[in-house]
Amino acid sequence: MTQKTPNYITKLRNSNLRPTKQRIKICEVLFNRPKTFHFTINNLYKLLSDNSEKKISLATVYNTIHAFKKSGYLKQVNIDSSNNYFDTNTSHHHHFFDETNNELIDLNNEDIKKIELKKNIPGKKIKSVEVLVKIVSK
Amino acid sequence: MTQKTPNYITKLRNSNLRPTKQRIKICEVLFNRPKTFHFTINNLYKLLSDNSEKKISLATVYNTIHAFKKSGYLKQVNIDSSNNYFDTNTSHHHHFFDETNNELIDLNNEDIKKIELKKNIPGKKIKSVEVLVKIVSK
DNA sequence: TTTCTAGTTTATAATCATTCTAAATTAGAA
DNA sequence: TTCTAATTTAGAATGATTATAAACTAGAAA
Ligand SMILES: [Mn+2]
Ligand SMILES: [Mn+2]
Ligand SMILES: [Zn+2]
Ligand SMILES: [Zn+2]
Repeated sequence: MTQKTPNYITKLRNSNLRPTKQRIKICEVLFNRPKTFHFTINNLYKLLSDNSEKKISLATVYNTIHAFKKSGYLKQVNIDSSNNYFDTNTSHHHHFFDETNNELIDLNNEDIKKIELKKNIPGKKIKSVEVLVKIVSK
Repeated sequence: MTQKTPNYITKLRNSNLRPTKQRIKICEVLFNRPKTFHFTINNLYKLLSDNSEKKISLATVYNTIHAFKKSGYLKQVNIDSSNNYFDTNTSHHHHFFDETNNELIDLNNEDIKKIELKKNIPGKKIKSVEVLVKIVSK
């Protein structure tokens, strides 16, 4: 939290995003962490409310998250119609989704044997392969 | 289309669902097919409108599809926030999603090597493992 | 430093899929 | 045929997301 802010300013500038107070605050909340962060817009909005005296509007949270996704700082992970997550881990990886507490857990490439498809669709190319493992408490 | 309807009546009765005109018509549209059918509520609603003189209300389509899912006649397949599908293939299988025409294609168990996880989460048990392969036209 | 403008934020409205509500209809047991 | 619970239905409500358009601001240029 000491000399992190300048990095975010550079990072934002590099993506043609003006380093506004709001975007820097959101960067701090999202990226100033030891590990991957999985969140919903609502999660983040509440976190920001707690974390700041001046509130950031919900519209700005949506705008910023979409801008960050577009710039490649976030991935989107759709679990089902009522659970839309974002992920600070932008490398190729898969997920556990714990239905007991609605928590996403990374399943990195080394945690899963390579997916091998024996079927291919003529005229089509593969854009992505994602595995979602749903879990619950025993 | 000749002596199919009685089967649906029995099928519905077996699940404690009264065989109403609407449910039978929906069964015919969904299950009277040579192969798996993937559809959205909207797809189905339009299909039913074309297929019948008397219209079935959207509320009934939702009610019926959820009842059929609950009874195990349908599976739900969530692609992303704007694409919610249902599937008449209720066996365990995976999917291609063709982003070019928003079409789901089955990827049966024999079309993919078994998914082997090297990571497990203590205290949790696996509910499901699903693979989604997104494709586009070359 | 001041001016200027495009980019950004914001409150609020609009959208859209889905669910809810409650009144009318219907299946089917009695 | 009667009766009741199940079902259907139109329309309202909800909730997440996106759009709108006015106010604000970053930062380039003067
Ligand atoms: Mn969300
Ligand atoms: Mn749908
Ligand atoms: Zn992740
Ligand atoms: Zn399928």
